[in-house]
Amino acid sequence: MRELVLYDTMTKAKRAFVPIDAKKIRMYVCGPTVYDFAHIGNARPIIVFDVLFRLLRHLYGEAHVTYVRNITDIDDKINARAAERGVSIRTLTEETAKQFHADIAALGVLPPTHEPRATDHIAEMIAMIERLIRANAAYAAEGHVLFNVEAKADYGRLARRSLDEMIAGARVDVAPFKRNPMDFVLWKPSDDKTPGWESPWGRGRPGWHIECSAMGEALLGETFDIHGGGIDLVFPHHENEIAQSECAHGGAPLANYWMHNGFLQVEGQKMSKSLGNFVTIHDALKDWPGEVLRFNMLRSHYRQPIDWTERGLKESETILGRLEDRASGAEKASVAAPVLDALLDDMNTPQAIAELHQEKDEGALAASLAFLGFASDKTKNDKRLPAGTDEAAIEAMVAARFAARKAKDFKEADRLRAELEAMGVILKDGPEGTTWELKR
RNA sequence: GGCCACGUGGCGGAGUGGUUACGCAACGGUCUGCAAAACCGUGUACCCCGGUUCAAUUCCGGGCGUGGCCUCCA
Repeated sequence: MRELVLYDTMTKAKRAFVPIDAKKIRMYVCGPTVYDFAHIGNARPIIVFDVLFRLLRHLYGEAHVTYVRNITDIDDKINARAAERGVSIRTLTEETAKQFHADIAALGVLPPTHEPRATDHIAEMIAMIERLIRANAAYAAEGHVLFNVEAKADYGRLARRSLDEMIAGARVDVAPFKRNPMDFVLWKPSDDKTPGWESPWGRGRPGWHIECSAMGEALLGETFDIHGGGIDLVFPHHENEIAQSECAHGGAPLANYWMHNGFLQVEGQKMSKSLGNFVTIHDALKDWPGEVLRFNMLRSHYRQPIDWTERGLKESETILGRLEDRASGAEKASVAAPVLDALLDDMNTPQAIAELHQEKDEGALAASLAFLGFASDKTKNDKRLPAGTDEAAIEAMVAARFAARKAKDFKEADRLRAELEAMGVILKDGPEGTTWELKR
């Protein structure tokens, strides 16, 4: 078997994956901020890193891979939404997290090993901030605590930007208490109406980046193998995570491999609420089986941009349906070697899918589909029947037509077929009888 | 303005310094009471302009286009 090769954003190159400890593979992926329905763009890293999680478990054994994906449940967008709705942030985040879990489960995503919530780790964040102050990498000013980017000689390395460039490019007014314009907030004060926690710097709340540093350290240690997320997180979030963690850890690297998935557009345009093309996972699941959404996502390489289109989804449904048809009923064998090889090459899922088409052995095909997270043949007839019909009624009509056809009453048979077609049901006559499925 | 990605046949989408990607759709055929499905067959692409090379879609430079990011807050 070939070795696993991953593209590392830090070095901008594919590198052989060498684990720190093959018995303890550790991966951290930035999870959602839970204040509203997750959209289809949020689903991309969830699905992409789910494939990586499955691959790592396959290579190193299920017991030897730890996958942490956090839930951000303290954030100013959360505060604003909770205040708007007049509920506590806990109520809002619990509700949203629950919805998130339901959505991604439908996408065939395995639960991560740990799913820490920021508010459960405030103490660790405060402790880390204190360490940063002691290490002269952070300072308190006017109720805030700021990270001093000058404490990190290679700040900007991940994003490949120098401090000078960033300062020159800054478009926003700089808070007067900052020592360097690029200094970022570790802790900020909360007024009486804003959620807050007691700290050495008064009642306040954490900045955005510190939670991932604190939770990563708590669950995975100072240095772990893989850190992942969307490419939009490279700067500032991951850059700042690195700065915080490495300064708190005496320079030990935060992660050995940095992986970022590409962005997603909808029908050729950027997804935004104002354009009205904002697709939530929840809404997409009303129109398509979760497996089709997953397949559509994996038809593009994770680092490539992806254009999310109706046409593409239809095509995905057709392709996946055919693959699952071929695999259905087969005893699962082992994952096809070419499929695995494609995944080992920086998770080349389009190549893996191409290999699926070439796979002649149905057992290997079934196993490969399952390995990629397509666990069933539920894609078709996903119980999304037209309003006012039910499965029993359709079955009865199908049977009636079959009888008519057998009696060579083709006129009646065609009439029934036309009627079924009007309901969106397509018939398939085979030697064993007639099967049906829903057309789209 | 700065930094960074991407641009492949009707569509989706890998990959490669010189050989068929693959799939969807389309078209032709087999099969079928008629269909659908399935199966067989057909198609020859790499944004533009230079450069390097015996040879570039594939390496280098420039251009154009699309997208992402550019401290807290937005």
